[in-house]
This record gives sequence, structure tokens and C-alpha cells, in this order.
Amino acid sequence: MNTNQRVGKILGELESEIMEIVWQYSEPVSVRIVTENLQKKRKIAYTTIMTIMARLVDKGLLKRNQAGKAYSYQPTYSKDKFLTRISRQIIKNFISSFGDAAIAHFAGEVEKLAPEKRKELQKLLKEAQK
Amino acid sequence: MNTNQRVGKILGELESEIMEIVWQYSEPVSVRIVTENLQKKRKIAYTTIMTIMARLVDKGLLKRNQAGKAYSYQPTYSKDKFLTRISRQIIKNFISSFGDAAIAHFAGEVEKLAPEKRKELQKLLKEAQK
DNA sequence: TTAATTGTACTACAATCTGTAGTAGATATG
DNA sequence: CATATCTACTACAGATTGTAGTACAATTAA
Repeated sequence: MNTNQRVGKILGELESEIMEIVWQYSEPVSVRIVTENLQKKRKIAYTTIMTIMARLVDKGLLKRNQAGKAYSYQPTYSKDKFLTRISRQIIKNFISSFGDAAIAHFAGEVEKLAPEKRKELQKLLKEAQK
Repeated sequence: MNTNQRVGKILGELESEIMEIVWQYSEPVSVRIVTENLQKKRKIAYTTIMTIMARLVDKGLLKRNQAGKAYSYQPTYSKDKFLTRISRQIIKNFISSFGDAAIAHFAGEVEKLAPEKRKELQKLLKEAQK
């Protein structure tokens, strides 16, 4: 099946990478810092990062504050909270595209892909049942 | 949070609609039939449907056979199988973007969104555990 | 058999998203 | 003041999706 390569993608590749870096810091970060991080891996222009970070601000995923001359950026949501929200959206979309039955597939697949998480999931389910 | 409107979308809106229609038929369908179905809801050109169905063939989601003059289209995968595959891809993408922890969120969210599926999920988990 | 209908192939185009980055102008620093 | 740094603005290409027209082929109706 050749659905596009971005099936179920939430953010662009670079957007995700940047978010990961930002989440790694407990302090607000500058474009400079993110750029340095990314340039360890590959050549990429400062202004590219800047553009993407501005877009992440537009999307509400980053907040920024003036910090002297430069801006400093912070995640709007903790990674945890973000993942929760995003999961919810994905699942909602999924259901709204393909109906309620869709959900069982998620459960099944989550399960298969992370057998080591099984106990954790069961705990979650049990708790929810209370 | 304002991530784009297509967060976690698998197919385009129209693409999904068309797939749903095709899945509804046990027989292969023509573009004509799908068009008639969709036109009950809104004005849309025959050629539009045709284009999209050709794209779905490209993506491997539909197969087509010559049926007299026209083509007839069939889903490559049952809806069930499709959902399974797609779920898997989404989850993989999710994990590859956000790491292993991501998975627990899915579980949690699946759970919250479909409390009535809880037993079903538990059954799934139990079976998988054998 | 010719004309109308129907179907497909091909082409096109706009909007959106993403990655990529340059340039200009402002500001801070030496 | 000169240089470095930072942001704002602009640009652009490729992919995806929705939208549909046109041209040509084939089938069917008159």
C-alpha cells in the first residue's frame, strides 16, 4: 500500500526534530541553540530553523518571549501533554474518516507494536474502568 | 493548539469519502456509480471523481479492471485490513517522531474516546498475552 | 450510418504545507 | 564606527489535494 509517505504525520520532519530539541531543555531556548544542535547532524541554515520555529509559534506549539535582543522559545505544552492532545486528534480524525470500528484497530496495533507495554496498557484500562 | 487541520489525516477528505463508498459495495464499482453517490450530497464533477479514483489506484488503495468500455474499481484491501495497516503506519510514524513513550498516549486516548470499547480492548490484550 | 452519449487520458491550476534559505534592516558589541 | 547577530520579510520549489476542462475513443441510439 502506497499511501503517501506522510501517513498520519503530525508535524513535518524538521518540525518534529525542533520540538524534540526544545523539549530537551528545561530553559527557554534561542534559535541559535536549536541551530547548533541540528547542525551537529547536518548542514542547515540558521534562517531555516528560524522560519520553522516561527511556524511552530503560529501553530501554537511554541511560545516566545523577548530575551534581550533575541527571542527565546518555550514549548506551549509539555511533551506529555502534547502527545495526549495529538493522540486524541489523530484518533478523532481516524474515527471521523472511517467510523467507530476504526478504534479497535488502533488498540490492536498499539498492542502489537509494543508488547512490552502490555501491562502498562492493562493498568491504564483497569484504572479507567474504576 | 493549532497544528494544521489535517493532523494525522490519512487520506484527503474526498479520498476517504470515495473509499467509503467503494467499501460499501460488494461488487466492483464504476466512476459513474461513485459520482452518483457523491452527487446526492453535493455538486461535484464526474472528472473530479475520476481523477481521485485514479490517484487511489496509484496509491494502491483501489484496483481496477476493464469492464466493457469502462473500468471498474475495487478496494485492494477490505476496510478492516486497511484500517489495520493504516493504524500500524500511524503508530509507527508517531513513535518515530516522538519516541516510544508516545504509545501510552494512544492507549490512553483510545480508551477515553471509546469507553464502550473497553471490554473489547481488554479482550484483545488478553489474547495477545497468550 | 451518422450523431449523441459516455468514459478515459491528459492537462491544468490553485491552495496548503513543508523545507530551504537569502536579504535587509535593527541592535548589540568591540 | 565596524562587525557580528538577530529578526522580519520574501521567495521558491516539491508534494498533496480538490477541482475540473478538453480531446479523443468507443458505444449506443436514431
